[in-house]
Amino acid sequence: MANEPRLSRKNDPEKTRQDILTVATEEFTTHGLAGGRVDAIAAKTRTSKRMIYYYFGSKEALYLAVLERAYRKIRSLEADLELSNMPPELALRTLIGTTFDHDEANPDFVRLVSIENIHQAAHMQRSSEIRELNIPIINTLADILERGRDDGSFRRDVDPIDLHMLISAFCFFRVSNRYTFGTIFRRDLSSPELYNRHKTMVADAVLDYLKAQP
Amino acid sequence: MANEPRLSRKNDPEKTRQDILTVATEEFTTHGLAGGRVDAIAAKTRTSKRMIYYYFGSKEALYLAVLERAYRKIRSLEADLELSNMPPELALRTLIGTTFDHDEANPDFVRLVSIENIHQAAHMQRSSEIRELNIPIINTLADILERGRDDGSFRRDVDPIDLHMLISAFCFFRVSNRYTFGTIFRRDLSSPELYNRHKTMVADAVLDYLKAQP
DNA sequence: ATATTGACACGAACTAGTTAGTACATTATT
DNA sequence: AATAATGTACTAACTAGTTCGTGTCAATAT
Repeated sequence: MANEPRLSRKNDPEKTRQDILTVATEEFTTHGLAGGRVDAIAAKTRTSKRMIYYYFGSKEALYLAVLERAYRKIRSLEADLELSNMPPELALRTLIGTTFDHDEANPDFVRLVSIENIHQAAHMQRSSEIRELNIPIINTLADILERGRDDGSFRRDVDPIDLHMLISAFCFFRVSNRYTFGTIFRRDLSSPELYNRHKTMVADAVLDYLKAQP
Repeated sequence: MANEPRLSRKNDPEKTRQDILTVATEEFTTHGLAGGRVDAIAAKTRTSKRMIYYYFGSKEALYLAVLERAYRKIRSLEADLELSNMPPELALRTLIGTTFDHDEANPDFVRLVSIENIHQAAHMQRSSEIRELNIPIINTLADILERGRDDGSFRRDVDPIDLHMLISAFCFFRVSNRYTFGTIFRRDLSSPELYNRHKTMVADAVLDYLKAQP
């Protein structure tokens, strides 16, 4: 597949679109929406600025396309973990580990979400695709919580969205605030040592909380 | 030295500086560094754009001044809680409540920190004032942890900076990600109901974690 | 087989509006 | 008088978006 023998294939719209989106993602995640330069994106692309406007219409629309693509990617990754067969405690530990690793592995996504929050989620709200995004993790959590209460392993009665927030907050913060936190406390938050310690810590903290006597 | 303001006082550099900083804080926290407009700041100030450059030299320097002022403010608030006389568990609950309320009450600070992280803490690193900022909360936490281990109320051995991160992450995330999280899960994260529930939740989760058998 | 056509894909150079920063003059304070 | 503080009006550079033109491909006509 390395060499396409056909010389004549030059137009490749889908590839061009994806190329623009990839470059734009990097530009926006490193400079923000206002700080990102369309000319800089054009220069790093195999194509031209004209094409950016041809395919996406405006800088904001391009940013939104970047955001939607990022959310589409996480949604596709989130499904199929087969947690419903596991005992509740193991299922939850697995889910927390997955969330932790997801944020760790996708700093671009974390940064885009941070940028969206600075803009008060204005673009996300205008996107029906993202707004109607139904995060399946909530149903999974609700199921785990219910089973855990039923079999007596969880004694606390917690709202699944609150629980998701408790988990997400730590995993997200570790990545989103890596630079300021690292600077102030002189810590490299991307070191393997801290990765392991923190991953264990969130899981333990959440499980201890759910198991404790209210 | 507290002088009564002179009648003929018209030049008031310090007031002008503070006025500019206040307006600039609002501009940068709502639009980011690149998105914030010097002209917009000048228009909302009692003074002119000329004065912004007279006092601060450049847009970036103004932004840094805003950031430094924000950090100076939190440092001054952080001290004197007189936690060392309280029993460890109560001391920690008080400290967590204070952190929680601080982030809740200072969304501007939270937003500035988010913005700094998008810029990879570049400005903070150039500021010796912020870089050398020694967050006293770590010593307080270390003291509480030691006392808690000594009197047997805490069974886990936790690094104070890790603990600070665990606490901060939740308190910060609630504010920093208010918009995207609120949009996706259709929740108003600034409602009094959630304020109470979440404040109790972090404290319980952290305490349960420290008290649990490792 | 080859020419024609039209919709799509693409590029270089340009434009209109914006934005950070400045020159120069003026007023206030000591 | 000397210096600090301030206002007006500007400019040089930048930046989002556009104009106008060329190249590609496949279907149809000749």
